[in-house]
Amino acid sequence: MGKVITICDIAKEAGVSISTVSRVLTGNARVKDDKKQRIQEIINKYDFHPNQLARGLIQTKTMQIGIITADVCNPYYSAMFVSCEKAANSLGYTLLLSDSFGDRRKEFELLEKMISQRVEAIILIGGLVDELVTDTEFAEKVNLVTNQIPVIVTGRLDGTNCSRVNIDGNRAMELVMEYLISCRYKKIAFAGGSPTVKFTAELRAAYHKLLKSYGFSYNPAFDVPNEYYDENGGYAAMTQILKEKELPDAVIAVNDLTAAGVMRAATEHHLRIPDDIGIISFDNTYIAPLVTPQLTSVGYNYAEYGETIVKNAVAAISGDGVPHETLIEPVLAVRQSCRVR
Amino acid sequence: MGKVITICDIAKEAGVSISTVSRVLTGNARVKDDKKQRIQEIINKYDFHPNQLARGLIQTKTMQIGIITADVCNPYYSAMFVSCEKAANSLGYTLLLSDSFGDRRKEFELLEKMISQRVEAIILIGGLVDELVTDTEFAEKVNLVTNQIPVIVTGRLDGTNCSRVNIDGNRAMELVMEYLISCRYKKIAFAGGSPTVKFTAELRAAYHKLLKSYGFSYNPAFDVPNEYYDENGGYAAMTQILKEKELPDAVIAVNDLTAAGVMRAATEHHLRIPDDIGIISFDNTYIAPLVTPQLTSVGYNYAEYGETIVKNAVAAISGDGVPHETLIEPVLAVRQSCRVR
DNA sequence: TTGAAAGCGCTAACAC
DNA sequence: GTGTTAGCGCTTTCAA
Repeated sequence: MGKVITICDIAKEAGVSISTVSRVLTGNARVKDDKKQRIQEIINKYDFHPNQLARGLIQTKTMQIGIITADVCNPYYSAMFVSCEKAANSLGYTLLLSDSFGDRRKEFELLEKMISQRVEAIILIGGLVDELVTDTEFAEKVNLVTNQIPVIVTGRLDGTNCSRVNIDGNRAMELVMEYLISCRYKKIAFAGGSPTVKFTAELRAAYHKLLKSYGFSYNPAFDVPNEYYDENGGYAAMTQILKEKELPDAVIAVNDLTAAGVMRAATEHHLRIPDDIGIISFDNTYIAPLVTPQLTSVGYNYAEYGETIVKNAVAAISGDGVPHETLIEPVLAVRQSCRVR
Repeated sequence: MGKVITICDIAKEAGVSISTVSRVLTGNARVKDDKKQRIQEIINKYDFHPNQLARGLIQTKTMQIGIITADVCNPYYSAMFVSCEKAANSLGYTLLLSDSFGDRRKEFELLEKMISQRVEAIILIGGLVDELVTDTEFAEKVNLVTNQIPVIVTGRLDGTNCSRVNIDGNRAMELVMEYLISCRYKKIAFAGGSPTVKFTAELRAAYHKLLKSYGFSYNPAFDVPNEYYDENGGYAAMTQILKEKELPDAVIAVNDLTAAGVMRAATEHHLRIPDDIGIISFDNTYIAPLVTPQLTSVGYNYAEYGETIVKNAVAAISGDGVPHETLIEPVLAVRQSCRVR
């Protein structure tokens, strides 16, 4: 590899001091035009870009925000990351992404690593923040972090004062139930999701509440959790439901991947979707239109979601007040997995 | 935000010099046990982590590798990113991800940004490196970069001496054709993909060659490119094919997303998969088992793929020789979208 | 408008 | 084993 050039090399070649070069780099002070131009030419010639490490060291402004997700392979997380990335970029920030892969230890480590990399804020999406019962050790760790930089979370994190941005789970379930009922479904099951996950628990609670308020009886056999939020989890949950003598006429899946598994199990059981059974789910990721029939799903405005998170992060960096919790409105995307009303 | 503590604060509180603290931080020299312990306690108490910017500034070892992909929302890219991330982490490196979103300008900018962030190598996956005809301006830019740090690419980049890691496209198409023929398919179409993309061009060339070698005639109406590698692209390509009087009995889709679109078009045309028409595709991403029927697809060992890329990057960082091009063996994943042989 | 110099937080010689 | 000191590459006073 060739020698890495520095501001000194540029200064030497231009016959000026490094401060002058620095001035044209930052644009923070006036430099005589001819000098400026000469310097700029040399900069271009070498394709020189100032060392951000050195800059960050002085300014304590790295313009980097860390983001920790569970697994970007999951379409929900990749959608979240990309929307945050776009929002961050438009504000001049760069995102530093790491996956925790559901590894508790790794979440702790990543926090430390990001702190030492001097990101200016950390965004936590998925993982320990999703837990219904906060991991107190993790909350303590996060408190240590918030001592230095702001932390924005989705989910919750009791015992910390992180700013939170969340989906209105109650409203999401309302949209689902309203829609199913308008399609004349009467025996509505709920498949997948872990009772230890806050958002899922919120959905389940709303499911129970709405069932009651619509005058339907609650059938525990139609309410099947599953810890895996993927196709297999959905398949397993639905297989369980299909053992019943009396089957539901609609299934709410905890997310799109789960719905895909539910659909497979239903199809293998020779149920036609949506005539024999309606399927609906949450997240409206890009896989919803991929399955057959295309999946009706309650989603969110991801662009707005990411933007809100990043805006809160940047506001917190600037020391501005940030809402303790912001709720994102869910939106129903109607496709073909429920019968026409 | 509370004051960010430094090695000086730790040294002061421990009543030692900063070098002693540095020594326990790095572990590069012996420190008397009792002192070491006292220092460690203070470090823990404040949850202190040394500023990596300062470290990187001295050592020119940031332990960061940049990776530029087209769009992590795409399952192929997210799979690649995650496998690279795992490989990098296990070697002590952190990955710095940015998406170019198919924006040429952005690719140039990201290169510069990563250089200035002092990543030790850059991995390019998707985007301009995928072009059949290399963007010479981009190649020049990359040459400027390789002057400073190694660049590893998938695809190609003529006019540079970047190390390349690629899938053996010819072999991938061989696997597909062999399999289709073993399933007694005779009229084989190829749907989707842009002629300007190197890997796609490679697949198409192999498709033509193999058609001939199997004694099939080439029907241009069965060979329909589409610039969008998504469901819509597949749907459009298949719709085109379905206008013919004589239909194919099998369709090779350029990737899984395209296959999903092909499947939808086929189903809407009342063709049963796999009895009336077999579908097969490339990449074997996690969406292949999601669609109905589950998609037979030629994939790659992503773990190996990412590992090879990262290993080459790290070897190049260390100044070791790195193979100019490494080919990854494709693997057929048989599911239900082709009839049983 | 410019240059000299201090210093961001840390590591690594170099002395002791 | 430990402290002192010189930088890493840059920005930013402070003088001139």
